[in-house]
Amino acid sequence: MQDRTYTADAEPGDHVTVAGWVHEVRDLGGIAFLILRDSAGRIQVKFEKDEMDEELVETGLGVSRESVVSVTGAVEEEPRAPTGVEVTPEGMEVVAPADPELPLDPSGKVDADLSTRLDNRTLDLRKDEVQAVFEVRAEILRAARETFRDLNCTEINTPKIVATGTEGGTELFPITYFGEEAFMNQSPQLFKQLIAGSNVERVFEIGPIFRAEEHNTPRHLNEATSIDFEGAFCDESDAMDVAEAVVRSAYEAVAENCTEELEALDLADDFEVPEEEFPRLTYEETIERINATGELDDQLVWGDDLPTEGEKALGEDVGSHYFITDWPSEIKPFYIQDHDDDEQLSTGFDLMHPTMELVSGGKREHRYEQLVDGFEQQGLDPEQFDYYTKMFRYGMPPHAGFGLGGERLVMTILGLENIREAVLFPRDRQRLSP
RNA sequence: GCCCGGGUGGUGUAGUGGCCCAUCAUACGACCCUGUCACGGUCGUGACGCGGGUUCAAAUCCCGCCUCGGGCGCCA
Repeated sequence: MQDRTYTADAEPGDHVTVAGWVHEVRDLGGIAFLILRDSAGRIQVKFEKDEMDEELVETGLGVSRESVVSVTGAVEEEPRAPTGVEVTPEGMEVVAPADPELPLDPSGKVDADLSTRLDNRTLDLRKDEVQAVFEVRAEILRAARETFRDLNCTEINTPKIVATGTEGGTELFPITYFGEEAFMNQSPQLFKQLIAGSNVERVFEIGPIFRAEEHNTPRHLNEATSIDFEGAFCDESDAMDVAEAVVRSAYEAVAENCTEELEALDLADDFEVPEEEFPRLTYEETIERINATGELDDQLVWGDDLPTEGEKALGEDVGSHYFITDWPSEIKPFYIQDHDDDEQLSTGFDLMHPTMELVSGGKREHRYEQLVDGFEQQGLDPEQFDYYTKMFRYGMPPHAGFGLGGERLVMTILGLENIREAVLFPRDRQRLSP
């Protein structure tokens, strides 16, 4: 349709063909208005019954909402029209009619449950505020890529069908691979390390991860997008700097390039880019501060993982993004290195949004002997991970990195209440289609 | 995995044993209306997730199933 004009580009004096969806028909009697919507916006088409071809009027007023139509006519300046211009049609074609009864209302007059919306995503995305989420998501991913590239990282893609998991076999989706047992990968962790250990040195990946946990919360998905970084000759502090830069650049990009989307989402007035540097709290300080809030029934002691309630209480207390560093070694995975001067303390860190965990990272164990010991301590068979561990015998530099939850980033930036809203076709405990 | 709460026209809801052959909005159908912009007006169509039970009487209470949402654990 090379002769098609976007609604936003129709100027007074033009003679155009506009094509899109019928948003609404308002029939006032002698005069009627059809609002046509496309990806660029909306335009009003005017039908005057006494002055126009009868068949044309019949087509215009007989069409159902959300049908796809193309309208050819003159664009005129019209202050009474919503956008200041109006099309007087000479011809109209119903390209694809829509059933009159819609499974949800794209004009937004009546709410729909999230599950109804997800079952009918195509119609749901016809709403400005829904489309805005995915425009913002695209911008966030673009900003992340650009930041990584500025930091001299190479984008990589690692396999999603794997022979072994990252941390064991409990939370993986099993599949059959030509008669052999295989799994959907839960993280690019091991692969990105192998590449950071080549002289590519600094890598990032934005790709899917799969987790078979049967959780049912507004912040978990079984298929999610992980934004991963791994850098040779980096320590945990360098990795934290990179994580902070990526998150900050996402906020900045949204503030700069998503003005319309923020308006559609009603966030334009109070959208803020984090200004202060993200504070870095040690695990020990963290549990002390959580205990001090008095929100928890039972006080946390050294070695406890942080309960959701504690994360939220601390988030309110801190009031911004923050890091938690120096976790007890025992609650971090085997590939995280311990501090040289205290083997009870790991170099692992989390980056927290006030409402939830966004990033998990750390300095990796690059010393072969310690790595193999770590496998054994976690009850894993190092032989199964031979493809991974053997590369640590051929010159593996110290390195560090992190994984950032892509949907959680989108969700926290936009204040979405459910992570499923940040994915077009979410996979969760009970949803496998569409 | 453990725990809690829901399922009522196409969509979103009201309803807590008889006032319910079920409320309201929107959508849909018909008619009226020449400047709407959530257009307005009149009339109309349309629903109690499935199966069993309790009761004179069930949308409402009980049991099972299906299904949706949430809390925790765990995590990104």
